[in-house]
Amino acid sequence: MADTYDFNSIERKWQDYWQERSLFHVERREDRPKFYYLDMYPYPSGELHMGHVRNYIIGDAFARYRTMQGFNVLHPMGWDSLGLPTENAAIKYDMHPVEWTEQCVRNMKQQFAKLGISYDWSREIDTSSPEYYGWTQWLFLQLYKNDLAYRGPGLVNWCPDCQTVLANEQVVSGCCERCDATVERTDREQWFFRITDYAEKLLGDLELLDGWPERVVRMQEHWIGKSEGFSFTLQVEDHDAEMEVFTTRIDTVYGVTFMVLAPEHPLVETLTEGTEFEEPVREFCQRAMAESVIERTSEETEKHGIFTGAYATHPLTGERVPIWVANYVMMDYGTGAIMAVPAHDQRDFEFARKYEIPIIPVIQPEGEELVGETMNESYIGDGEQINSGEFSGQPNREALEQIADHMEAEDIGRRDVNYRLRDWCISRQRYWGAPIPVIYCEECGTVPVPEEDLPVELPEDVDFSVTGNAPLSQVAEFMNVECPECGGPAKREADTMDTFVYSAWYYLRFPSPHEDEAPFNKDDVEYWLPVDQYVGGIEHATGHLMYSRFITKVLHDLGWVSFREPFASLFTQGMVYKDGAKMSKSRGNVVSPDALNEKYGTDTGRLYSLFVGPPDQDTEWSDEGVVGSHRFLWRVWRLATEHMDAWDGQLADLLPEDGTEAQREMRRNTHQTIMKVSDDFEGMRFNTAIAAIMELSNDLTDFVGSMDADDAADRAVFSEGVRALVMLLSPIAPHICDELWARMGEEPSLFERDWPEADESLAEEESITIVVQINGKVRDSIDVPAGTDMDDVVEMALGREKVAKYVEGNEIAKTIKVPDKLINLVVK
RNA sequence: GCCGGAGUGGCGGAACUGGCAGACGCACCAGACUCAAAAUCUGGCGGGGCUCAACACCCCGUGCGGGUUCGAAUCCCGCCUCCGGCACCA
Repeated sequence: MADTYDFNSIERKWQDYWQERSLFHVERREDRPKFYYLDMYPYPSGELHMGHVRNYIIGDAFARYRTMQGFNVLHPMGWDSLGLPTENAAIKYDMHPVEWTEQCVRNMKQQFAKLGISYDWSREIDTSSPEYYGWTQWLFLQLYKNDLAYRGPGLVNWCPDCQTVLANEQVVSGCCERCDATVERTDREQWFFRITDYAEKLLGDLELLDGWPERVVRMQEHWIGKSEGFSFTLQVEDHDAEMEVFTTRIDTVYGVTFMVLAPEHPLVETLTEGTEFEEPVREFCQRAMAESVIERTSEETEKHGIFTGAYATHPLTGERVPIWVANYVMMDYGTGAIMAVPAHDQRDFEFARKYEIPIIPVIQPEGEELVGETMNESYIGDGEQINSGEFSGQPNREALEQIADHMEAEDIGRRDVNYRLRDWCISRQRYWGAPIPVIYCEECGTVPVPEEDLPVELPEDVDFSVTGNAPLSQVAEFMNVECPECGGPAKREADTMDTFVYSAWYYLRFPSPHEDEAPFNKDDVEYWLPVDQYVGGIEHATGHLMYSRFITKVLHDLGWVSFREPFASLFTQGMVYKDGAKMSKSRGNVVSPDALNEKYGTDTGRLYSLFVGPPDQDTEWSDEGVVGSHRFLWRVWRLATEHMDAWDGQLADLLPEDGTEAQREMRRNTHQTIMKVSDDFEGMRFNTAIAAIMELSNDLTDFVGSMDADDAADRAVFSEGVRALVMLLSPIAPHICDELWARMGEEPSLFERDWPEADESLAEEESITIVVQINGKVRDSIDVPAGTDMDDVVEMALGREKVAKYVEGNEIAKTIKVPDKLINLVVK
């Protein structure tokens, strides 16, 4: 009687074995190709559930596969422990973030160990350690010195609950992505990274990213939001002022009947000051600005505005154009001011109708005659240019170019490009972050902290309960310093950096995590980077992934790295649902890996997580399905242990040269499965790889049922299949496979063995089933030796009763022959 | 509105560039083993028709309506529904 599958002790045993032998530790080596596999690192949280864990299982299966294939695989893990998410969690559980982080990291490491994940822990990174964030401060200084970091006023997103500003990327449908509070817009001095300087490179280099999912590329493209058009300046009548506008439709410039400023626009005050319009306009603006971001940007929101009393001069016609303020113009896109062409823009149209402003069509659609007074909606299509002076009478697209040429020649404006992307606001008025390494001196102004004084350490004893002001500003010992330049009294910057700054370069730290002379060792980075496969959630499409690309490009331009893109290939895993909702602690539908381990072992959880569906698609977790995966491991266990064979010498010597039909078929299945599984692993199609492994297991069960236990050839054929099965399954369920491997008398660990190679000649089919169709409907099938001439197959088919039935009395109009697949007889 | 993705049995999902739809697994049904149950093993399992029944055979079937093709889950056109992203973007 075979032993039982005691998964708990087996898993403990092999985890110890791997750890004792430091199996997962990697170093640079030139004799193998490198492969850098990176999972997005987590921030410390109380409990991992299977929804999170699936990501790491995908990564582990793939990293193990690549290792067995002979790659030198870097597979590291770290903690995104510094920043708002951690601080909020710590506050919630009434702990200091240091304590919270320590506790979570301890827990999570243990969970990873129990899952059997092959991380090289000698490379562990903790962003809240001064060694790490000191180099993040160094990074800040590099950007500062190169004019890519600046402090300036800006309309920023303010979360009233988190009491801090948020980057645009952290605002989701007008709400804080972390706490869901409605975000407010305020004017505050903040630190920014000039990511907009890199808009063009970030956009252009998207085409280098073949290994990225289409939708992520599209999302970034849209986020950058390039639009090409024309910018020009108008003089304001009776004021020493001018206003600049941007348009994509300069061909409609003769149709301008009013101008609009955003309520926040600084010109609003200038134009109305001391006039009868001052009071009502100010009142209007205050009301408009009080509207939340959501109300303000919804298309349903009624457009409203007010006349400022001022006029601009049309640059081409010289006509007086009234200047309005309206809620539908946004300060943070373009110049915060627009030229309004009601005849050819729906928003302007609605506004003009409401306030009885003239509508002048300047583009005539073919076969129609637009009249401003009777139009029901704006016309945004192409047509013939009219009412446009010398440019009338030609197609508007041509007129557009000519008007642009003309205005450029007259020095009224220029062809211009506008981006939706905003500079990256990186300062936070919160405690748990890296202090921005800047000192304010009364004499010298803003002084960067000298590099040799880094890190600027975050003091631990700080009251960080939510206040709205940077908690560090309360800590005198921290704030008061000598100016590094003049030695006079000075104060530190009290704001800290955003979480996303640390994660924008962590992948560069893993190759040399203990480097203390530089942020990273250049040679190590050149060896390992770019990341060959990066895996994480789609929610980082426009945040973290954009920031990381930006930082890499900056470091490239400053000569620190040779590559322009950090992640060659990106894989976005799907989310796990249970009972119809996304698995999450707050919904109470989580499946804990610990409970699963206890009951079925981690190999079962790993197997099921990969079998449940394609890893890049969302999926529904089923507790019954887990049982099925567990049963399969039991079947494999019995199959291998009940017919255990240890070999003296080489298995290959015992395999039959030719063998019986059953033997040939078994070997064919074995080798076909190796091919199929290898191919599926390559595309991370673990679900179909597992299905193929299950089929091989079923085939082996059939084979062993009719095999002659005394026949050496039969036993060898069977053993070949079982050995292949165990090897193919090992990246997915490594513990049981190492145990079976060792029991078969082979040398563990499979992690160090070579991935099996298929013998293609053995995998080849001997006989093939040809489908016979009549008029495209399947009527029969014929087994023939592989490679049979299709004309012969047609002959055979015509001789068959089933086929003759349909052909008889009809004419065969056409015969379609697909070699080794099918024939289709078209009869009339 | 724009950009992605998806829609296939009771369920999760297969079907690589058009070629036997439903692999693999779950659930379910029947049988074997058992005093019994669990576990395990064997078989069945899209819908309908024909048939005493089985084998066989026939028809229908991949969100809906068209089309291309000898042949469509797959390609094209027009819709519907769901999910994700962006959105008064000038």
